[in-house]
Amino acid sequence: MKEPDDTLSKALKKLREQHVRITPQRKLILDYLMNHENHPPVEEIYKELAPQMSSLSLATVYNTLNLFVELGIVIEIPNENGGVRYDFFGRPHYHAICENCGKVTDIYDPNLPQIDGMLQNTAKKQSGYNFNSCHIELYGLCPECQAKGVTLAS
Amino acid sequence: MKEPDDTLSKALKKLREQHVRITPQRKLILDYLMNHENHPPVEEIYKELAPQMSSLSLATVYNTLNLFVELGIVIEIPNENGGVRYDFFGRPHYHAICENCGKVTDIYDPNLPQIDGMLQNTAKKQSGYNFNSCHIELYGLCPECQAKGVTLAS
DNA sequence: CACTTTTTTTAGAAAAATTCCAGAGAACGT
DNA sequence: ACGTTCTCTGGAATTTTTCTAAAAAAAGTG
Repeated sequence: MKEPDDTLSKALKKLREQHVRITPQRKLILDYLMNHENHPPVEEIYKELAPQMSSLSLATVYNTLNLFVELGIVIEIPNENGGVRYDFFGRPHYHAICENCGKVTDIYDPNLPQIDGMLQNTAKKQSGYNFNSCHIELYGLCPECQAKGVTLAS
Repeated sequence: MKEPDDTLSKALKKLREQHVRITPQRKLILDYLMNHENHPPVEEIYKELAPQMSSLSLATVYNTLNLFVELGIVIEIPNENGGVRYDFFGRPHYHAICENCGKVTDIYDPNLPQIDGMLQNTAKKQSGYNFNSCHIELYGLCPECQAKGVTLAS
């Protein structure tokens, strides 16, 4: 599912608005995240992009991802083994995560805004927080692992 | 909010059912997690418990936490800086996380089972996964940080 | 209760992940 | 185009997590 052509420019505009400089490295990483549904970990992003920009430093990938997360352009998804995967968060969605193979699948739910509202409402009453984003992960078995006959401990 | 006295024995029973051996180390860590609302990271658990059991090894804390997560007794909460915090998951709840100070507050919502059902329903139709648990995190500013006048980039 | 088997713990070493740093380079407003 | 300011690089340093082999300790057996 390739993102529409203007998704990148929209994201870049957001960067400019925040007075964040647009560098080739940032563009490259953003573009990669936008056009891959694989929810890659840091190391994979680095390995994929290093050939395209031979000077790219691993430290830059870390810096850039942390920056994008702070800006809310990208979110982190917890990984089966404590690691972190990265996900371009253009449209709100949540995640189905396979507890066996670790695959992450995006779920686009028309009811999400409403559910989000209910959650924030209760949480605000109970805790006094002011919210601005919501992450949801559902854990289970993907169809492929089900077919393999995998079952889980719990 | 101290957990009722039998919460520990219930959890221990669950361990036995899974044929997981009950060791003093596991009891200690479980007890600590149950009776602290601070959602501690690994290092903090180790530092707190080391004085109580001088032989306790950091590796054991890692092993034990990973075990508890696999068994579904404990869940991981993503931390502001990529780290992980641990949370005893006795009763289903979700989390309000402060983007400024990193505090994690538990939210007990009577509608959670219903919301959970809606999410799983849509997600199952769209992805074919079979689910068995659901994690929700709301990100925002806690009352204290609001009072301090903190505002966020995004 | 003593014995056996199997699992767990320990401690330190090893590996992996992430951050730090100082100098070189590049973006952007003027 | 210039100068200021922010960013990138590469390697070292730090932090986090896992691994390993030997010792200790659970649970099962009769």
